[in-house]
Amino acid sequence: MESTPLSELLAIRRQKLDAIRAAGVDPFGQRFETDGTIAEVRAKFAEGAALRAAGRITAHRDMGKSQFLDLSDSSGSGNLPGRIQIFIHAKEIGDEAFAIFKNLDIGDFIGVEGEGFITRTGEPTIRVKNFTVLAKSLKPMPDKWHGVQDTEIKYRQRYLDLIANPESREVFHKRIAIVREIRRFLEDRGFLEVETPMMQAIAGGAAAEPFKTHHNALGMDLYLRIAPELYLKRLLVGGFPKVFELNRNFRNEGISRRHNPEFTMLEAYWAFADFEKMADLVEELICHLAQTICGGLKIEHKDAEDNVTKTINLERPWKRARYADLIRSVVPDWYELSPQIRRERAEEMGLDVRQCVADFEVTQHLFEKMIEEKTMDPLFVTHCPKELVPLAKQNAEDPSVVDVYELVINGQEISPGYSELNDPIVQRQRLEEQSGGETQKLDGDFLEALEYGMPPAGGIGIGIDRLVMMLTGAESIRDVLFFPHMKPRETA
RNA sequence: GGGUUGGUAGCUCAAUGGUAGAGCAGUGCCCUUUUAAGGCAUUGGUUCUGGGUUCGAGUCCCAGCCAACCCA
Repeated sequence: MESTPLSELLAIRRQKLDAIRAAGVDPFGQRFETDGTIAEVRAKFAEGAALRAAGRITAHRDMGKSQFLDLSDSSGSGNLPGRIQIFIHAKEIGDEAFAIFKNLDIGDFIGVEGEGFITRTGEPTIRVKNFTVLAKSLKPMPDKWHGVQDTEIKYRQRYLDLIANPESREVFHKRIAIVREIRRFLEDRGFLEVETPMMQAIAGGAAAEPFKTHHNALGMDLYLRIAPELYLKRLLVGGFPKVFELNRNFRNEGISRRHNPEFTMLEAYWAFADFEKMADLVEELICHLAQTICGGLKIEHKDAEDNVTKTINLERPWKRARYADLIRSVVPDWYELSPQIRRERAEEMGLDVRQCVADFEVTQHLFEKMIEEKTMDPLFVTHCPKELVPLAKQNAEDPSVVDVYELVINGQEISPGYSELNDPIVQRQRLEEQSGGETQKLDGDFLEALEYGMPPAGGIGIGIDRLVMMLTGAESIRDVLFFPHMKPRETA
């Protein structure tokens, strides 16, 4: 159903499509055997070698009888780009094929077979003997030099961003490598990857607004999980000593530079360990990722002009400091002040604490603004107030704090780690306090599981999106998600 | 939710309230080793949408949509 006439550019591409069909060639081809991805073809490249490659035409340099084109895919890395030059000449492919070739455009997928040679300018090139049309592109590609600049197009039509912007491809290749390397790291240490429910009758394990859905056959509402924690702990009860889950969580809250409604979280639990052992594990893991994927422990973030805007130093050992000591480093007598005076002092420092109801929230706001946001290099904040963390063990000497760390890097909370609370009676009390009497939010099945005995354990979470931001220098979570959430738009 | 900025050709961007332009892409011609190829010529516009002010609006005003950033 096309009521409006196609623009001239689209009409010309349709005409070429028809011309290819009229010549008896299917413009949307079939299986094509290649010598691998284009990076792999480049690795095999030798003068005189027979080569087969397939990819998208990304550049065309028309020299009259000699035609040079670039064939690309996203396989490139380092000194083996996902791009190879091909040379097409009527004498090599014949007049009939050359007439088909005239109907190709930048953006089309083709397969070629030919022979390797080096041009006068030293470029490895395939001298094409035969080519096959694999997919005609009916829409023009983005600007070859500037790529896609429009953030809306980058996010809504990520494929165009990936085609046109190598720096975006690089970020996503790093993300893929980070996730793969995390799995390998944990599996090497005996952790088992498990899958637990994403649809839960009670959305527990964190304090966040869940997405609601409905199961028709059961006639009941369900929630998309905000955390897998309570199910992973059931596995500790079930006797699995080392488990992890690396998958999506969903939170029905604001969208920002640092928040997407669905985000990827790693949670890992280690029976008989504690939060300090987990901190060591996380420190080792993140340094391993930086060294294997980012080339070292100094991570540079750059702006659009390639100027270094900040440097994050991951050199070990990472600093560890108690929450209360950090607060005292900002306001030495903070803990001697009354709640009312604390509010006043916070406001004097330019903080807006109107949203903070309880006293501990005022302190937490001070922490976030004056410490967390200013911390670039890794800092384990330990012994946080117990009100902030209802699922962790209270400290033996000071029951007002819990045996936890919050790892802050790049001004953001990257990873929490706990000595997990395994006393079912205390756990019930703490959850009841947190729910403020809304007992329907209590996960009774989880509490029952604890009553059968959960081993003391260390647990961690790592926000994978924020970790990738830190390691790749992305300033927005949207730059590390293939398809960040966007409001729907009328489509053509 | 509040504030700021932006939305112009397929893409990247211009345009004191006074005839909507450039580069790339496209089209045509020239060129047998180019690589942001080059040269000559040329096509292409509901200026996000809807109102308003004005002799005249891409530009000013109002409302809306979408996006980015900041704040909560």
